[in-house]
This record gives sequence, C-alpha cells and structure tokens, in this order.
Amino acid sequence: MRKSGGLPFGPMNAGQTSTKRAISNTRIGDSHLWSRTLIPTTREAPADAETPSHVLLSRAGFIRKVSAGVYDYLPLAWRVLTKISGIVRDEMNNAGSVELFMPVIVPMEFYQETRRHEAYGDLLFKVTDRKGNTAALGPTHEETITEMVKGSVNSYKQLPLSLYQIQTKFRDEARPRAGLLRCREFIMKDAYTFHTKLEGPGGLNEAYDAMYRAYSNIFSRCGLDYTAVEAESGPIGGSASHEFMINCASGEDTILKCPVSGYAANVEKCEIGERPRGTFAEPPTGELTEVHTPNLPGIDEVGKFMKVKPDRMLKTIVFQTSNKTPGSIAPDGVKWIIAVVRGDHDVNEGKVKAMSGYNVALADDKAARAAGFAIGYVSPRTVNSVPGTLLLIDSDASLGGFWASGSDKPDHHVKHFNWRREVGAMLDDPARVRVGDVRNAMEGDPSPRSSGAKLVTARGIEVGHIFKLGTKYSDAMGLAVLDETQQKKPVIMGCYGIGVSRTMAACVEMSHDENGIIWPAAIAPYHVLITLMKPDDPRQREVAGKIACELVGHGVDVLTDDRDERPGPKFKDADLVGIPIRVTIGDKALEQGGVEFKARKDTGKGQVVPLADVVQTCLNTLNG
RNA sequence: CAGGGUGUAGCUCAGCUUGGUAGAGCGUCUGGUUUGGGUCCAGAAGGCCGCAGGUUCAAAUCCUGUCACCCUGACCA
Repeated sequence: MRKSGGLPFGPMNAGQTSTKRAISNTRIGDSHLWSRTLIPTTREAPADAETPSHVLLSRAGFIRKVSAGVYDYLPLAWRVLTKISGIVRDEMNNAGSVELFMPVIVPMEFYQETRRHEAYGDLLFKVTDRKGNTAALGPTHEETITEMVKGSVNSYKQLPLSLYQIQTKFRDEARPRAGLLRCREFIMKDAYTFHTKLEGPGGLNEAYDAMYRAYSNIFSRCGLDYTAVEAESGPIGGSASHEFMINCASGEDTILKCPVSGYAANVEKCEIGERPRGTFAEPPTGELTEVHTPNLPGIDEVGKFMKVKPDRMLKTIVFQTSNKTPGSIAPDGVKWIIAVVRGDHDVNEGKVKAMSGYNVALADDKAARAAGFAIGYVSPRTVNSVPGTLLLIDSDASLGGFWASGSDKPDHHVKHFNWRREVGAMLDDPARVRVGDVRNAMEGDPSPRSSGAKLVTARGIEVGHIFKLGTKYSDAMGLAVLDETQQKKPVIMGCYGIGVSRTMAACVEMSHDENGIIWPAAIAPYHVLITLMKPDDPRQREVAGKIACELVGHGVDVLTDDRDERPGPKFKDADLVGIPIRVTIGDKALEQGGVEFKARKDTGKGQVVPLADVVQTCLNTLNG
C-alpha cells in the first residue's frame, strides 16, 4: 500500500480553501508528487524517433505521438509550454501588444481575396462541415485578424494597434518529421500590428524594432542560445524580415555570419561581398571537345566521369518567368532565364529573381525541352539559340580558365568551354547577359558588410520570424482607415510569429547530454526535484516536506520523487527528465545533518549541503 | 510528389524465405529478496499478427488491394 501521509501535497490537500488572492505580487510554486502525476518514462524510444529532442522528449514522458506530426503534450511538456508562453506573454505585453484569441477554423471565403489558399496549396488543412462548406484549420491568422480589424477599426485615431494570440496552428506538412520540430499541429504565438505610416512614432518600423527587442528578450529569458538573422519573407509576402534561430548543430537551416560586422543571414537571403569577375577576354584553354556522358544524373557523377572537379564545371539552371516584379527595370519579353553557377555552388532563386527583375520558377521540364533546352545538358550558349532568354552568370562562373559544361544535346558535355568563343557578342548585351551574385553564400565567402572578413556558417532551428508585411493584406482585403485629411489610406501591417512547441524541442536539441535533457531553469517543468531514497521512511518524508514547503514559498516549483523504486531507476529518470536541481534525501547525508545537492548540468555525484542551507543553495543556483 | 522501407504485447524486436493458428527482452501485476546509479528469484496478466479480399484442409507467413507509419529527396512564415 502506498503511504502518502506526512507530505504537504497530494489528495490530502483537496478540499482545503485556497489562500491565493485575486491580486498578488508573489508567486507560490507548485509542489507535486511524482507518483500522482503522469510521467511515463521509458528505457527505449519509439522506433521512429531519431533526433535528440524527439528521442528524449518521448523517453522522458513529455510527449506521445498520436499520428504523423500530431502529439499529446503530457504534464511535463505542458508545464514547459506554459512557462515559455508565460515569458512570451510577459514580453509581448511589455512591448505594447495585447492578447486575444481567434478561432482555429478559418472559413475558405477569407482566402478569396488574398488567394492564399492557392499559395498554401496542400499545406492547408481543410475540413468540411455537414453542409459541405469547407474551411481551413488556420496555419496562421492574417486573414482572420484583418477581417476582424476591418470590422472594428476605421479611424487613424485607433491606430497603431498590436494584437497577439497563442494558438494551435495546423499545416498539412507533406512530410512531418523530427518530432515536435516539424509538426502538422503545433502551438504558435502570432502577433499582428497595424499602422498608418512606416516611420516615426506609431509607425511600422517602430513596432518592428520593438518586436525585435521583445523576441531577443524572450529567447534570452528562456535561457536559449540564439541568433537573429536576416531572412527571406517567403510566400507570406512583405519587405524586411528577420528569423530567430536556436544555435544548434542539428538545425535544419543554414545561416551565415560575419565575425567582424555581426551581419548574420539565412542562406536563402545571405548577400556575398565583392568578388572578382571575368572579363570574357580570357583565352581558351583548348579545343572545345565533346564527351559522351550517358546516364550520369548529377554534377558529381559527370565530373568524376570526365575527370573534372565540380568547381571547374558550369551548372546551368533554366527558369521560366511569370510576371515582372514591381519597379523592375528588366527588359520586356523575357520568357526564360538561365542561371549559371560553378558546379560546386547552388543557384539562389531569390537572387535570380532580384537580378532578373522577374518572378521565376524552376522551368517545367516539358516546356523547356520544347523551347530547345536539353534539360540536364544545357550550356550558356542557349542564350543565343532560344529566343527570349536572359543569361545570368555568377561572378565565380564568369572567370576565365578551363570550364566543362553541358553541350546542349542529350548525354553529352563539353570540355574547354570558353565564354567569348562559345557565347560571342551576346555577352556584351546588358539586356540579355548579366554577371553578378546568383548563388547561395558559402563558408569562406567575402562578407558583404566588412571588407576582408570571411563568412562562417552555422546551423540553426527557426523558432521566431518577424515580417514587415506592408499593405499586402490590407490592400487585398480592403482594410483602410480615414486619415487626418479625411483620405482613405490602406493600413500598413506587420506580423510576428514564435513557434512555442518548436521552441521547447529546439531547447532540448540545444541542451542535453547522453543521459537526458538539461532544462534551463526559466522553462524547466519544475525547478527542483526532491528524490527520496526511502519514501516510506518518516524522517525522510518529513525533511522532504519541509524543504518542499519552504521552496514553494519562494516561488519554486518542486517535484518529489516518492516512488517506491530502487535508487538506480530514480537517478536515471532524474537525469532523463532534466530538472535543473536534484536534492536527494537519504540516510547517508542525513547522518551528517544534510541532504545531497546536485545541479543537472554538473557531472559527478553532487555535494552534501547542511539541511539549513539547502533552500538557499537552490535559490542561489536558480537565480545565478 | 518521386524513390526506398516498415506494420506482430504498452515499448524494442524475433518468427515470414520453406504455411500447421504466436515468442523474447524491457515495462506492468503478485509474492519473496535487495536497497545510493536501471537487484535477484518465482509466478501472472497482456496480441483480430494494420485492414479487406483471395489461394489452401489450414495463412502472421503466399497472392491482390487498401490504409497507416518511417527514411532520402522535392516541398516548407
């Protein structure tokens, strides 16, 4: 029989009148018994868990998979999420944002004007009601909030406005993976701001900067190691954009940093400093020689076969254009864009778009072949042979020397490609040929912000993203207010997201060891774990109760491991779950009038601390 | 979406090639033992072998279909 008397928590407290008041400036911590909550730890992780956060959160009893990309948050996880949300709320409120709560369900009609259901495509989770009407489970709430503000704000006097919510979001990911890192259902904080101007007090830029600061505070307070980077705004649209990345080798995103200037950017966005470029006057290295290269799918294979290193090959990627981008000075009538980079480099679509002045997409295979491109074997010469083609050459690929390239006919490549000899006078036509930056930045590239400095790469997990949206949604949905001069003006918007559940997972990716999770105190499910060596021993129970009581009075959350287990499993579980401080109460230390104190992040056995000092030691460690 | 793989006990997996109606370890429960880093012993509970068809006297096993899940890539506020 389990004996639970003698400890100041648990069922014996039920029915007692709460002494907490409506207004309070002190927080009383929580005190829970391990045996009375649900922490299903396991020795082995589910077979599908591979990344550390997935394995550890599963094994430590934080999450349980319900279906692909859908998870239960068990009590420990929910406590962490609540703490993260608490910090988010605190900083958002400080930054002048006000919380509200919008429905998960977004009627399809809301997307009629923004056409975003098309942009999202299958990523949008759809539901059908009994009448056959379809709605989306919100992946984000720009439409909903714009619709709502439209109905309640009509004067410049009501702006600026900053609103946020913490909600469950849905995305029907093609491939959910890595546990909580890429889910179909996840918790997110999304904020939206509304303005009549960009600059000055009350303008978008001011709110954007405030959000940037709030985000920095949030991730610092959570105890996370993060980097803010310049980012692409992606399909959500808008101008400026920053991402907040948890620094972590297992991160999915690549970021580049300039160690001198502090510039940091996502690889999608990262600029590259001045690089030398070719003059197109360099002499040929030899006769243009055709090589038969059948059934070789990639640059690496072709290179190996031809005995040419990838950095001496030209990679030619064909894009098709749609409409010109606003403000573009690009020539009219461009149908195709061919981007040429070195074989060991990757074409950056955003840069192709920027340099060409056209919206682009990777060319449709069939259409490109029909137009005369030997897809897989294209050479830059096609700028001459296919009408309406714009050639963009990356600086590194424009240099002289030996080049191998496609030959414009299937199964063949050429050696000794020479820009002037092969492409000819067309190279001098700025309306058809441009040289510049069209590739992804790489480690060692020149920094765009500090001459002489070299970019370094790092990996990160995106947990926050802020955007200057501008009037994209207000224009599309007709959100406008009257200004001082009684003119109707479109409202300028910003939007700001934080992946709350992803932040929890990213934290584990960032902070764990071979034994388990190591939570930063600020978002740990509990601050102190009291481990009872003999839960049935009245003396140990009394000491545990006293310590718990006192800690709780200081706002510390305490979990007491009162399970009738051997020390082995208890210590293993303690390390696995990762509560920052473990206080072990056993005969050994009690004989010396103390208990054993150990910080999770420290290795070794811990130290004996006199009974009278334990609480203070805990507080010092937690606040330190 | 393309390619590959897997569905058997709460978890990890064996059994399938060569059909004969289900196993191990961990976990759970009972009794004993042990008591500062996943004790030891004895016993017990627990499975429509993903689902639906088919072949066969007989299917976890062979065939067909289907669903789910995973990996690589594509995709991705």
